[in-house]
Amino acid sequence: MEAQSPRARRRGRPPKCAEGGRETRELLLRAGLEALTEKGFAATGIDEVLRRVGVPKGSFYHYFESKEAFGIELIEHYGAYFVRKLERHLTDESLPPLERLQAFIAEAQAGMVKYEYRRGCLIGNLGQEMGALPESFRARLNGVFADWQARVARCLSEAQAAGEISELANCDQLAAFFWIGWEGAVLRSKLERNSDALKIFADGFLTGLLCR
Amino acid sequence: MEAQSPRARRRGRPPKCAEGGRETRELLLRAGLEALTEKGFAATGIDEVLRRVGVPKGSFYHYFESKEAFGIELIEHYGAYFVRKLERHLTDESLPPLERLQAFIAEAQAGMVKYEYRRGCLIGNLGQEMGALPESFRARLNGVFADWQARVARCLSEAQAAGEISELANCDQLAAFFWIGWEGAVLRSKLERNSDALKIFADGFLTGLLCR
DNA sequence: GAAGATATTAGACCGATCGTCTATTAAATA
DNA sequence: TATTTAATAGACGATCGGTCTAATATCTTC
Repeated sequence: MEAQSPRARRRGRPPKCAEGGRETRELLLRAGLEALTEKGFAATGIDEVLRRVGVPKGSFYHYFESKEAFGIELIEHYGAYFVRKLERHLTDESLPPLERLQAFIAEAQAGMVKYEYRRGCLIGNLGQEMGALPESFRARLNGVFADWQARVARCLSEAQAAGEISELANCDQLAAFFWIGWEGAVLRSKLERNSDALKIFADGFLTGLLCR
Repeated sequence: MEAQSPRARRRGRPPKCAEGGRETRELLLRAGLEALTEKGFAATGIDEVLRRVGVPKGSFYHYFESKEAFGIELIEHYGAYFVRKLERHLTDESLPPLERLQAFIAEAQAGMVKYEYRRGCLIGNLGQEMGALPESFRARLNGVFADWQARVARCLSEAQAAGEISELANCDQLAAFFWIGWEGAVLRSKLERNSDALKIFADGFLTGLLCR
């Protein structure tokens, strides 16, 4: 007895290598991301995040000023992570522009399947919760959407230049349309626990692109 | 002193007419709807709902078995309320089918404006929160979507019969597409506090309808 | 119209959560 | 080695959410 978990019962700064490489701060962000994409901000407690990682509470407020600050950082973190994923596809010169977008959609779909439709989009989740969130979140969330949208718009412009879609199409508007609908599709997909909504939206969007 | 609020300090069943006509239960549902469309389920406390109506806590558990039961009832309540709104437009024989849908969209948009984009769609809100909600909610939420979707599909079929949209269109799929995207638009609209997303989605959807 | 039965309210209660604070100890520094 | 700094441990108070028990007005019935 007295054993407890390996970390328990021992206060103070831990041995350097005990962390196994990954920093505690990173672990907290990762666990927070998982929790928030599943359950949102309000429904996720700090304690729960800490428990997942096996870190005691005291540490949290060493790394983050407050839950709000933690949330803000998660938004940036996730936004940037998603931009990388997006750009990896959208700038893939080996494919024609429209197929790049399709490749991104396919990966995003696979991501939903991977977590059995339990996790959604952090930005969408928090947007829905906005009514109960610190106002400081609003601008960041909008900023992330604006960024994502601009990148899709650029890709659509390239599709236009390549003659894949009509000269008449308004790429900015179409990109906005894409993200509006995609977030809706993620939401439904999470609710129904299948890919139907993702497929229906992706199909409909691409069909709509071609006949303008 | 000793005055307090008119209701305070007096336990037991209150005088009959004190209610002013509206039943307490109705008031709770109404206030709950407001709160949940703004902030979601998890972020809304019973206390807060009660405070809005000026009813003490004890009453709540007389009318509802639990917060969960309250939520379920709100879903039904809201689902039915929305079906009435939807049907009022979709069965309006004085307009051609497609314009009926547009009329519904216009009213829904006006609703968002009316509450300054603070309130969203209860069903969408709860869907997003599903990860933190009682499983019992899932089936109900899906049921409501299925209902709404079937009604829009019927309207689209009528549009098809009237020659407003192509014979080739798959009305069920289009109706699904509509609700997927509309929920996304409401979310964005709430986040950005303007109608841009609603307009972009509605325009894009209708344009897409016509060129199939 | 008195005596239960029922509907409805008042608010105590317990547990969870948030953010803070102090104590403790490993590492870095000089 | 002595001192400072980084990081963790976990108790604590305040608040709040959800549930439950007690109290009381009205209804019912004879």
